[in-house]
Amino acid sequence: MTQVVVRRTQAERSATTRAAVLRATIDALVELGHAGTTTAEVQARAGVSRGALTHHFPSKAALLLAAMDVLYGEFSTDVRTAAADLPTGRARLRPAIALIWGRFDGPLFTAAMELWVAARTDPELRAALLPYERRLGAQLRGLCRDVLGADLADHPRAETAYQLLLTSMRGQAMAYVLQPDAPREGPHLDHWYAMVEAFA
Amino acid sequence: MTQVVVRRTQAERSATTRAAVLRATIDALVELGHAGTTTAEVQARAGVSRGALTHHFPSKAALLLAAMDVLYGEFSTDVRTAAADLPTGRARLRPAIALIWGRFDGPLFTAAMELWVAARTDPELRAALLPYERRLGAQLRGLCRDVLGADLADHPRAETAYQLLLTSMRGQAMAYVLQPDAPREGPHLDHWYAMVEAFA
DNA sequence: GCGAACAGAACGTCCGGTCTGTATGTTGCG
DNA sequence: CGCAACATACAGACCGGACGTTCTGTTCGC
Repeated sequence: MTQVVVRRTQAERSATTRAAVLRATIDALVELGHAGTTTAEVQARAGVSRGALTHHFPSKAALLLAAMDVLYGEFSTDVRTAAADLPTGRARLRPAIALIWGRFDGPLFTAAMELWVAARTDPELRAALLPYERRLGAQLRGLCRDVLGADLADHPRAETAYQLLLTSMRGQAMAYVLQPDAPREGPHLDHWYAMVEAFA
Repeated sequence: MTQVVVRRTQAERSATTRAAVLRATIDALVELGHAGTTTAEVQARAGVSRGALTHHFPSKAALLLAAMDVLYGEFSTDVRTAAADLPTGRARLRPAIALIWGRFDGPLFTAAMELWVAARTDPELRAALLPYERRLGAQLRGLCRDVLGADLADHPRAETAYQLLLTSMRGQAMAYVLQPDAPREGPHLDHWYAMVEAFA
């Protein structure tokens, strides 16, 4: 019965528990919503004590802001790496639309939406959320430009296609939120494809 | 100092307080969100006692369900009366789109969205919300059919236009939720108009 | 030893639900 | 018609639980 003492630096210890807590927070947001994401729930999911949680995040607001940071961070890396392996030319369009839709269809969007709605009536959260949302909007616009082709991006009607595409995807994602088990094989991709083609 | 005793029937008394409570509930949903809509807040806004509230709505769930009922009821009457005074022919299209957008741009949508998101992680609320949402969807589809013209409605690409229009409007309304004071004079109406025309 | 990482008890607040008591309509019976 | 019995509308105190925060004590790396 030799107790193996794993010796870790303070920075390592801090980083692991911090990451575990933030992961637990995001998971709780997805599964239980903003109302169900209590500090007790987070600490239970992360397997840390009350003291550990409050040590890293002195208030719940700090916790949510930090979670928001990693949330949008993951969004950004997803967006950046997404456009890497795509075909070129006209064949690019269809998988590209599916790829952008992938940014909206998943737990990350769900968690972000919970924070989004909560931020409406929480000034502190709202003030913190707006710049992130602005940055993400710019990134998505860049992704669309890359993905839909530069020729399309400079077309005057491209702005119409871009706005319609993103707002429609957000609206569709909202609809799916209430029906998490509904089949995702709807005709949306066809509709978006037809729309973008019509405006190209 | 003659005390004028306004003699009201039980039904009248019941109806007025019930209406006041439900109105206060919807207002609180809009101004404070689902989390801020506490029973104490509602009774304060409605100017009723705790007893009065619990007498009419034995649980908070019952209160929210009843509020949801009047909420979707107002939506429905709005939709029905909306299509009444519209021009005919081609001139119908532009004001029609603005009219449909009017269903999404306002406090009613905000309150419904709060319930919508809360319903995601609240099985009881979710079960109650789904049929309402289905009915509203059917009504909006009927409104679009009336408003975009029967010729358009039978066009095979009309389904695409319809889906894009409603999802895009929902997505745009979500974006405005975080910026309640932003100018509503964006180019969305032009985009939607162009899209519907392209698919007609 | 000194500070950071963590553990866990304790506290004050708020919220939803319940309970008892009172006033005001409504109804049935003579 | 008149009054008693009843039902409904409302008032407000009370309770148990949950939540976020604060506090004190302990371990561990430097």
